[in-house]
Amino acid sequence: MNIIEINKVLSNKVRVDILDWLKDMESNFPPQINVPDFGNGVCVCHIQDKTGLSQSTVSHYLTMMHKVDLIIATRIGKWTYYRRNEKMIGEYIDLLKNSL
Amino acid sequence: MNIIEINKVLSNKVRVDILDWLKDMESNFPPQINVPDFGNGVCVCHIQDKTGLSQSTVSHYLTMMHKVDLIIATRIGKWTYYRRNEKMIGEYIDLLKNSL
DNA sequence: ACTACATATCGGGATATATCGATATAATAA
DNA sequence: TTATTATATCGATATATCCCGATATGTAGT
Repeated sequence: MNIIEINKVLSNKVRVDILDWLKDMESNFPPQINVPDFGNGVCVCHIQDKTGLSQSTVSHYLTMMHKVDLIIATRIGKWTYYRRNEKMIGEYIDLLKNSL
Repeated sequence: MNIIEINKVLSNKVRVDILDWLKDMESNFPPQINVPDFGNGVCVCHIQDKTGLSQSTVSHYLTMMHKVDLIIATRIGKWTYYRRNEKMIGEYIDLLKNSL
């Protein structure tokens, strides 16, 4: 885990917002396409709608967040579902608490 | 307190290192100039020496860190001494814990 | 006032990030 | 196979950050 790289990812309001929205997927996003519930996360298109940014930008943001393990990706059919990686987020906060 | 702005400041290894060095000023820096102890912090020149970066860059970094209240500045004579703002650092971690 | 020194600010070139539209890839449907 | 759809990647431009040297500001000593 690289704190500096995670901090870079968290230096953008939209990316922090996405992480926050994923805390309560049921209230922040419409019902899923193709899957019965939010067990695997939220698809990119719904996250895109909520941000108002372009598809490529949101995909890029999610890829960044995934690269530093803040979120988990699951591909089902045409869709990629993203959800929070609570273990990693917790470890990041603990490490920050100790190293800061 | 703006989490995004603080995260930007903490997206650079040198700035995070400075914050870390200031946790134990006695072991990380030579004796102070002009003041008997580290009560007011460490002067810019000693921080500059330890980073190996230019004076202007280090001054700029310290100003950034000061603007988001991660450190406290005290001017004594020609020198500016910087020390950690433990209250703010603690509040930042708490806010991060709740908002992330 | 003049000099010396510590720090802050300015201006700039190199590098990185933000964000878009266009294109590629991958999966499904017809 | 072809068309459609979801997502990822590419290429480009605008903006921001990194980091320097030069200059300005503030303080103290002579």
